[in-house]
Amino acid sequence: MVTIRDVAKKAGVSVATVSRVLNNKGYSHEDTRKLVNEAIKELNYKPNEVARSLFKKKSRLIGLLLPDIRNPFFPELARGVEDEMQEQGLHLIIGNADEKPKKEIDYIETFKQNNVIGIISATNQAETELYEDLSIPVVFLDRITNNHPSVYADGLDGGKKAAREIIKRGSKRIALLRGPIEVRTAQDRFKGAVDELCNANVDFQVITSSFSFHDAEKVAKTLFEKFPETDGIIASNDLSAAAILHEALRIGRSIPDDLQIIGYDDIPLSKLLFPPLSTIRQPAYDMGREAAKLLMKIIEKQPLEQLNIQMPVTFIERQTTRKVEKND
Amino acid sequence: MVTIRDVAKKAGVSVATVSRVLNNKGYSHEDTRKLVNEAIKELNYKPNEVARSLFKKKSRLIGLLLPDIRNPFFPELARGVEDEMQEQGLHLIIGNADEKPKKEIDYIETFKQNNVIGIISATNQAETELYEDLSIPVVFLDRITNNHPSVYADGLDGGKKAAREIIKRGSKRIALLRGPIEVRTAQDRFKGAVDELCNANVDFQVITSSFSFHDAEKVAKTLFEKFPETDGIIASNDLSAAAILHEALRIGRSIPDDLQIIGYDDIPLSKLLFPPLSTIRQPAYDMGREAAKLLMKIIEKQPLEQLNIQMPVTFIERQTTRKVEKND
DNA sequence: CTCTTATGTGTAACCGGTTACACATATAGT
DNA sequence: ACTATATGTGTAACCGGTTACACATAAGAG
Repeated sequence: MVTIRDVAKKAGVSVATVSRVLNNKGYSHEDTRKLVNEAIKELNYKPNEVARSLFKKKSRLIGLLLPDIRNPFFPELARGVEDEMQEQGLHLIIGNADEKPKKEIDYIETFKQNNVIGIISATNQAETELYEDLSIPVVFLDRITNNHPSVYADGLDGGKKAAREIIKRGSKRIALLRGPIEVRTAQDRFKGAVDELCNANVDFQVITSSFSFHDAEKVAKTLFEKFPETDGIIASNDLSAAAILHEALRIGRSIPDDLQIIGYDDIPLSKLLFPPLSTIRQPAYDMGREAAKLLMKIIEKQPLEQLNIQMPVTFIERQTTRKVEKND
Repeated sequence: MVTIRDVAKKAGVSVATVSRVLNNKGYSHEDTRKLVNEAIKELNYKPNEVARSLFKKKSRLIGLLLPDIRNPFFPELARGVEDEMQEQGLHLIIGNADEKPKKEIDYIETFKQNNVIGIISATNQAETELYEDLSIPVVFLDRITNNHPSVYADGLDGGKKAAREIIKRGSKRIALLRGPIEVRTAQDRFKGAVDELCNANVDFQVITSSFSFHDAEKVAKTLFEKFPETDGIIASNDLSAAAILHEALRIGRSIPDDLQIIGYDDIPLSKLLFPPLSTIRQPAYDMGREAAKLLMKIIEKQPLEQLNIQMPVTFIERQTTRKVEKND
């Protein structure tokens, strides 16, 4: 392994000089710089991040904690975070907590032990305790907290939009899927939808479910058994929506004529479903980027205009909802 | 930050003793161990991985490089790798190369600089050059190489199975999707399918496409325009299959009566499509675990029974293929 | 009772960077 | 000519672990 001392010897200078050239810090003579850079190139020297990190107590790594890497929404967040970080010369340790608190704790510890410079957490635990007395900056992503920096989409509005759009298109007996209670964003979209539904002349049912694949299928089955007269479904995310769409078609419901479905998230696969899924789009990629930017600001101790960044959601009209009737 | 010296002071011993107790190495007296462990607990001491890594030139991190985190096949691999590693007390740096060689190079560098103890690479570059003179053990995953350890599924057999099953079920004019040429596993399944198709009394078309979402949609459109008489499609992966299924339904083809489709991978969403997608299953999670095990063996310099582990693939019969006619 | 071996512990060097500080020289200001 | 300041470089301490080695004591062998 080539070390800074090898470079120093080759260039005929001290390690301090090499370090200064390397980091553009302090003074260094033009000629020396050239000498050092040549030596670096010739030896193909790459500084050891670990040594650097040990002294500075700061690595160039960011910890990103996801609740469930299988849900396509999260990889999309990750891409946003990663692209932004890459531009800053930083890299990601992605941890998958698999919705298990133990794994989350483990990863936070790993992050600390490896001197990550900041953490972005998208897990779905209600408590932020784990993060309370961390000396590392943390940004919560797709998660709402009062006293911590966070980036999330406007769940209240999302829920409202979903309800409004499905009502506007004529559903009268609506099933509203409620995501896990501990996930605040899920509750927001739920509340938003409830608000709208209450104000409208429609009946509705609430069904609680988790966000996982497995649960989605079960819920879909029971939904149609218990509430066969349902003519509109507001799903808690696209995964459940896919499962419901699947089950609805299986039992011969006609979509969207007989039953409308609105998803939530707009994962890449949603438009490949048939019929393509109408959904409330969360700008996952951009949320990732924003979270990364926010974290960078905190790390660099720049003043923050806002601690919490709320991103807009949009209704993506595809074909699990009917065309709205023109009445103008 | 609590350091080993703090612990030593509190326990009234030297740092060497603390280190020995910590790692169960060398001798240490029962009483001393108790003392040290108490001090550790009281101070809530966690060893600094970075310092450890600097001296040992080995971290407890594994680098996992994925070509495209959005393709659900890869997160599934990642889960397998992660679960196995977790049991070994190791952690993952997941890098998303986004199919870009530059990112791949970058990540390999990051992995090196952070003293990862091993690398698992699932990228789709043909050349293994980048990995040639790395001093770090590398295992290739979902990738076939001759002179490097690797774990992959039996593409040849997968292709054959797909062809055989679709032929058995009566398709006569088959479109065969060929994945990216540089991806060896894609070529294998392609070749396997070609083999079978040639031996059968059917016509077939070859169409080349990438593995990405975007491409999948385009290919689906052109496929039906150029070859409207197609009555069976062997897709290069489930993503393309989903896109094709979608397009087929859009233009009013009846699945599976009029047109059969077989996917490849069996990603979690495949069974949520409608009709649920018949596909060739690659045991992604298990592949991940095997790759992790193999890497561990190499790291621990255990003898390897085999350098390359080939995993079996299975045909998952769902409903984009017809029931096979009983003729017994 | 002495010699060997096993057990237990501390000192200090080391890993590969960074940086405070000392020192030397050049340049500018008065 | 004489400071004051800017520029350029080297020495060595430091980050927080690990471990080779020295040393001390206890136990076992003959």
